[in-house]
Amino acid sequence: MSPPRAGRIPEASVARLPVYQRILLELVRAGTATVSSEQLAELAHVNASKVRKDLSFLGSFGTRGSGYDTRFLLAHIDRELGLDTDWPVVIVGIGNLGRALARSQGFSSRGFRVSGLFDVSSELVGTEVGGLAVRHLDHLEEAAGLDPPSIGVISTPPSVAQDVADRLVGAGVGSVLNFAPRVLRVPGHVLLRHVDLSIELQVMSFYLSHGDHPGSVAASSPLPHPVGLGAVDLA
Amino acid sequence: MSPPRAGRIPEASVARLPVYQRILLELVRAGTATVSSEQLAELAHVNASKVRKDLSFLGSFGTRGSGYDTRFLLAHIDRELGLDTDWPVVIVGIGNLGRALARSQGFSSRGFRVSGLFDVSSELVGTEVGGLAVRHLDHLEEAAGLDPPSIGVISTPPSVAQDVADRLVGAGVGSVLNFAPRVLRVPGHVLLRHVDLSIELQVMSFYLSHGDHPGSVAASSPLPHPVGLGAVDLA
DNA sequence: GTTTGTGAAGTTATTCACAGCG
DNA sequence: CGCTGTGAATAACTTCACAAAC
Repeated sequence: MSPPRAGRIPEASVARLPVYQRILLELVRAGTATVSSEQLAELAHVNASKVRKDLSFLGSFGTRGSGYDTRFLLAHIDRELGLDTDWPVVIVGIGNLGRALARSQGFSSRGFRVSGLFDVSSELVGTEVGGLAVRHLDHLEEAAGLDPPSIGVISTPPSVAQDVADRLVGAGVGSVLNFAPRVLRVPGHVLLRHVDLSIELQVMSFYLSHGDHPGSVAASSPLPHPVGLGAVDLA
Repeated sequence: MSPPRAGRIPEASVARLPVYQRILLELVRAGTATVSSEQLAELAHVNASKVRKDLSFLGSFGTRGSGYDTRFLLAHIDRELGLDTDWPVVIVGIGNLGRALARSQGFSSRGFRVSGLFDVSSELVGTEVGGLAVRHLDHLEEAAGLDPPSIGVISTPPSVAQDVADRLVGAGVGSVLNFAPRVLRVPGHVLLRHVDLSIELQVMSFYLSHGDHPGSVAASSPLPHPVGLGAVDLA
């Protein structure tokens, strides 16, 4: 049911795969046929051995002497990340952030089919965002029955985030991605991840305060265990 | 000029400080006077030794036998993170994400003073978002002269993100936080970090595909070196 | 000649386990 | 006793360096 090599891939590597994926997508679009680990490393702001090691976990897809076939490698990464699988995503909370996510290429252009948008505001319910109608949260369970979502995204105000999480779990969602600045609890079998839009800002603040920053980089959300928490207050 | 212990704190720890900060803020608000490493660990989805080790880098702020004084610890973390310092932030790109960030408690409630909002759309310029007028990007340099921003946030479409980064750097910004799905280049002295709103989704997809997820957690943007890339397409 | 793939070495981070303080 | 703070042990991750493949 799943691609070649399984959960043997180190978590740190898994977190970088989306980075390579994005870069390869850009390269393929630009018509670049092959890329070396050196080039890829420069674009990803990591070092070349790391790239090679990461990619080697997926198998041997490079050609010694010339590098990696961009299209071929991209296809394998997509497969490994499960981006060739249909993962219906529902978004609850259609404020500014919810709308940004709903419309985002990052979501829709990557196998993530946004299958439902929910809110409780009567001003929003019935409107369209990114070609999809916003429905009242009370229709969540019904909608989930017809088209069971794999992932529930929470972009509500923090005060209602836990309630929404409970309802998502109740509706059968197996994974929850929380953007609300609130610590959430879900049953053990549910995969919960939490993205905090202001953590990077705070980390920046730390390095600004201490003068000594660790070699500027393109940063984002890696680690699965040691992680952040909510932070942005969305509408 | 800077707090007690300097850049000696491991990067992984620094990335967790904002997590503790948020939890402590909630605890203080809730009137909880003390907290043990065990409790803090549970709330942060990490283990207790890690909490103790992380906090020990800041000094000895706990009381054996009873735990940590929430208010006291919070104050120290704030100081360590530089949250008691004025860091003027300008946001370029006032689409859905830009608006979410501009209005976010996460930004404004934490010492980050949003000092300017910029866009190029004539429909947006002149409007108010979160009590601040949106100005045309052409006024960036002028505004930066009057109130020099410490941090520039990019929430534009990817196509113009590099240009915006160049202008921010030109205007004297020392740190850039990029939310656009594009790899950016900045001069070596500028601290650049990149947040990708869809990386978590892709990591989730990986673990969904491979069945075997690594103990659900609250996730966010830790590592400084190994990092992510752009992803969400905002308006 | 170039660039991958990978053991081995080195580094950083996590967890253990317990002495020491309140 | 309870809970912190920390050295020592373990585990994870990164980087080196080079043989093998093209």
